[in-house]
This record gives sequence, C-alpha cells and structure tokens, in this order.
Amino acid sequence: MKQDTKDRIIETGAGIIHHKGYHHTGIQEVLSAAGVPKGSFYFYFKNKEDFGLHVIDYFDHFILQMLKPVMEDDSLSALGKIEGILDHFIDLFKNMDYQCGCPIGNLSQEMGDLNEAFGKKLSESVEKVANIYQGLLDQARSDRELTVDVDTAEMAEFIVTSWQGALIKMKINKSIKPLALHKRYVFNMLTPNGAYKKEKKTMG
Amino acid sequence: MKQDTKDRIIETGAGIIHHKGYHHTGIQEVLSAAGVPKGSFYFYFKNKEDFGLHVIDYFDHFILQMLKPVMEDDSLSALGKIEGILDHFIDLFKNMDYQCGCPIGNLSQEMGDLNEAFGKKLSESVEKVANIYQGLLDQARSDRELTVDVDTAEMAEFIVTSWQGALIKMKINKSIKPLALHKRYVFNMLTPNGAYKKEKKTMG
DNA sequence: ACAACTGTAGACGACCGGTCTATTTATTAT
DNA sequence: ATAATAAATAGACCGGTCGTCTACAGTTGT
Repeated sequence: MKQDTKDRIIETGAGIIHHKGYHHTGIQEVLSAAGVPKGSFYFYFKNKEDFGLHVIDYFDHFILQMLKPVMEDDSLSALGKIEGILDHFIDLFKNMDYQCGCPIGNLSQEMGDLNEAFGKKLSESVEKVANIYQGLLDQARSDRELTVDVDTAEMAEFIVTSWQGALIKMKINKSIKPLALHKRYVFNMLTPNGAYKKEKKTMG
Repeated sequence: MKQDTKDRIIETGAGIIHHKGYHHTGIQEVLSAAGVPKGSFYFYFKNKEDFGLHVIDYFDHFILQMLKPVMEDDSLSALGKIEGILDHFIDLFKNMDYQCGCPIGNLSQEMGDLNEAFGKKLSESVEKVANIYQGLLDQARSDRELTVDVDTAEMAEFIVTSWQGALIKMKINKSIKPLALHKRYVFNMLTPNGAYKKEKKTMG
C-alpha cells in the first residue's frame, strides 16, 4: 500500500468535496485531479463511503492543525486566543473569496440525515472544536478575564454552531460581514461591558 | 399548462430535495414520486436549474406561510412572536426526528458557491425572514419591550444565521438541544435581565 | 526462475440529466 | 359536428458519469 498515493487521493478529494460537496464529487474526478488511475481506487478504499470517512478525518486533522499556532501563542490571553482563531478563519475565507465554508459543517448538512457513519464522525469533530473553545473559556474564567455567568460548555457550543450559520450566510452574500458580525456578537456576550480589548491583529 | 401538475412536481421535488439535497435528487425520482411521466418534465420546466429555482420559490413561500399564524396572533407581544416562531419550528423539527433542517439554509450551503441564480434567490429569501425579525424587534423597541441597545437589523441577521448553525448541529446530534440553546441565548441577548417572560406555549 | 503481493488497466452495468419525435388528449373555431 | 390547433404525455435516445469489478502488470524476496 503506497500511503503516499492514498494520501494524495484523500487530499485532492478533500479539496474538491470542500467545494462541491460529497455527492456532487465523482471518484473519477478526484482520481484524475490526483493523477491516479481509476482502477486503483478500490485498492486503496473499500468504496466511496470509506473514502469519504477518510476525508472527514483529513478535515478534522486539518482544522485542528490550523488552530495550533494560535493555541500555542503564549502572548495571547484565553479570550485573545478565541479572537485569534476567529480572525484567522475570517482571513482565510477572505482569501477564498467567501467560498466553501467549513468542510465539517458542509458535510454535516449534506450527510447528517443520510449516513450514520458520517454523522457520528462529524459530530465528534465538531465536539473537539467545541471542547477547545470550552477549555479557553474555562481558562479565561479562572484568569478573571471572563466574568459573566455563563455555562462554558454551552457557550462553546453556541459559538461553534453560530459560526456554522454565519458561514452559510457568507456563502450566499459573498461577504465577510456575517463572520464579522458573529465575532462581534460573541465578544459582546463574553464581555458585555467591553472589558476585553484586543491588542493584536486587526479584524476583517 | 396544467399548473396543478407543475405544482405537484415542485411540491414533491421540494420534499425530496429537502431531505436529500439538490444534486443527489434525480428528475426521474421526483417525477415517479409525483406520478408524472418523465416525458412531461421538459414541458413544464426548461431544465433542472429552472425546476430548482421554482423549488426555492416554493420553500420561500412555504416558510413565510408558516410564520403567518404567529405573526397574526394579536395576543402575542413582539418578542412573544419571536418566541412563538422559534417554538413553532422547534416543535416542527421534533416531529421530523431532527432531520432535514431548513431547506433554504441547506440549498444555500450546497449551491451558494456553485450557482449564482440559486444564490441570489436564496439570499433574498433569507433576507425576507431577517426583515420579519427586524420588524418584530423594532416593534418590541417602540413598545419598550426591548430595552437593550442593539442594532435591530444586525440582531435580526444574527438570529437567523445562528439558527441555521443550530440546525446543522441538530442534524448530526439528532437532538433538539441546539435549537433550544439557540432560543435561550437569543433571549438572553434580547432581555439580559430576564425582563421578558413567556406566557404561552411550553418550549421543547 | 518463481511465487506472492502491490498496484494498474480498463471494461461493466446502471443510472443520470437532458432532449427529441411521435402520439394522445383537450380546446377552440367554423 | 368537425376540423384545426394547442396542451400534454409517452417513452426512446444520447452522451456522460456513477460505483464496481475482474484480469493483468510490476515489483519484491527467495
């Protein structure tokens, strides 16, 4: 098994699926783009579903990897990290012309009702990100940076789900405004008195 | 042109598309379900895209129709109507086993990047709903029911987009919790002191 | 040289969206 | 009533793609 080839199929497929969705993406299309002959597909994957599950793993890993630099930036407070994450993704989507959105969210919408295995994996991935936010909120609280009385688990969930909605609106409006609005409202909830003030990065 | 037949194709197609998405739904499948022979399709529609645009119109009309009873209930205050709308949809999705989600949101996610005509129509539809919320928020303000200092247009947009995100989470968690959380957070924002208290309907 | 495994080639049947012509049914004019 | 016209249906047809499979080629170690 040439892991290299398999990974290339997954990576290429992830890009296409991110843009076009799972059902609308053909195996042939992925293989052509990856420069892998059609006949090889079923050597590397059991079927399209198996391939799709690998793509989800790739997305999951990819997103977590994107969070890393911000999480490891010790110059940022906990809330600063949340802002950093949001800013980072806002920048990213600006560079992508407000297209594609969150691959995990997209697949959740497309496949949540149609494929249990997908749903399970996607749900776990979303929870991972929510847990990261919760961890930051908990730290912000113990640092007395977060003073409002909220359930951090719930707030983390709300931030993540609300973000998914903002991404949908971004897509049809071809505008960064829904993401900026999301960020502003989230921080209004976290620091209603404007207690927190960003020090780094200008937002978009 | 038998409008009746055309409408039946649209209505049936809307149901299938709501569940499976646009690309994953075949014309043949819709026609079979509607009991309309395949040959008739291109008499009623120019092509699949034309059909899809009609389906969006149907969804748009359908959603607005669902809001009507609450909007016309004079026993409800403005904020009461917002709560009534949310409760109504929460009930609806409970009865649908947390499936499907918002047809407009789904299509926005699936088609926003791929088809400009779809995107435009979908964007308009979302804006209609946002405008309804804004109208209610404005009324709540002039009734002194809403006292927090927020831009009602922005708040309306946030409520709508955040709801879309909650629906995605509902799908993969097969739970009403994300919708309930959405409602609670929205009302916390609107009435941070718990000033507003619902009088009718128990929520889910 | 040979066997065993890794990887590739390309055909397969099913179905898709989209289109076409022929036919039937309904409407209208005379 | 009948002929002319339009509305609607029937179902085959095309090029293409879907997901899948079986047979073949390349590589490796012995």
